[in-house]
Amino acid sequence: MGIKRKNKPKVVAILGPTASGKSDLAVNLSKKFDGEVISADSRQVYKKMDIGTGKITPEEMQGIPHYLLDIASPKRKFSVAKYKEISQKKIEKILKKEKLPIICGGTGFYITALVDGVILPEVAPDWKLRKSLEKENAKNLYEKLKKLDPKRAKNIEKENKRRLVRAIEIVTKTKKPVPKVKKNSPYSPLFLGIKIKQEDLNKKIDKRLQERLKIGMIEEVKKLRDSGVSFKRLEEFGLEYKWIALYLQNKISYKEAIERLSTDIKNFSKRQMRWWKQDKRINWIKNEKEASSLLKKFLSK
RNA sequence: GCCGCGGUAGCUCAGUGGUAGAGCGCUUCUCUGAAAAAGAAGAGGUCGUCAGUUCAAUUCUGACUCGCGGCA
Repeated sequence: MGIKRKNKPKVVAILGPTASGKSDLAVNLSKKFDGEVISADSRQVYKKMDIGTGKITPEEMQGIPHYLLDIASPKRKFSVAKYKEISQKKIEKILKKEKLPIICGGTGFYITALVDGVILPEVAPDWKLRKSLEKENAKNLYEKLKKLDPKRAKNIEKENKRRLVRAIEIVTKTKKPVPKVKKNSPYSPLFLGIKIKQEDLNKKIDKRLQERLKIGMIEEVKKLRDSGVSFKRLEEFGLEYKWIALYLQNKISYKEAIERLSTDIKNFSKRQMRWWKQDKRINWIKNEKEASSLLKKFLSK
């Protein structure tokens, strides 16, 4: 474009599937390169959801500051927009201290929204409106959207009620069609992706699941329920929270819960990888050494 | 040994005289304030084996075989 612009601040993004060792890598790189960690995990933002989300413990942080953990109540709904807003502010602070922001987490959408500066329509969720819209079937919602915003209707998934509802919500609130997705990244990012053979990852997942059960994962879900988080809400969190909630309600056996949970986590890990599959910017690394040398080069540029 | 029930997709099972479906799993894909969410597409079967009836059998009949339950 020929516009002269200032250098964008450098940030690092560590991504990869669950159980791949992202948190450890983030801490170690932080120690080496004077960084601070911004978590990018849609479940670790919630308080009291520790074991099931694999949240890093204070000891494991080894004195490295971590942000975007424990910032929301599990009773309330968090969102990408909130994530983006808060995490951007934290990054500003870290940069002011002349430290390196290291974004690390398993929620691809969050990382993309933050690092690529995805501009989302400024329409907060209207839960009343959503609830009433959700009563209608997908076909009706689609027809409705078609009338309101034919362009958006053209490339939306006809069967996806959640998306249809959101699109209608945006149009009715702004009285304008749904804007095209725009990105405006304020950063210059280095993407480090951890890739592990699915077979090996599956073993790790099962091992970790057993470990979590041992240290009180069931108890954690029970406590959440006792503190007023509904079973419905717990089921919506997915994975650990969903399957254990179903077990606690006696809807399924313990054995079934663990089996289904195991395959669900493995599926989830595949989905996480799929998010980044087409992204050519990602440096897929095998170990910390590779990560270190890439980062060193990146910072010296 | 006898009686009964069953053998259909990787698993659990529907189903029909004109060569088959579901759920789950598996593979692939989408992603505009719920993203561990929400949604889409696809690949899998010589319907236990052999024979009979029939224009036609996975479906009816018989034998065999394997599994489960009961009686001896």
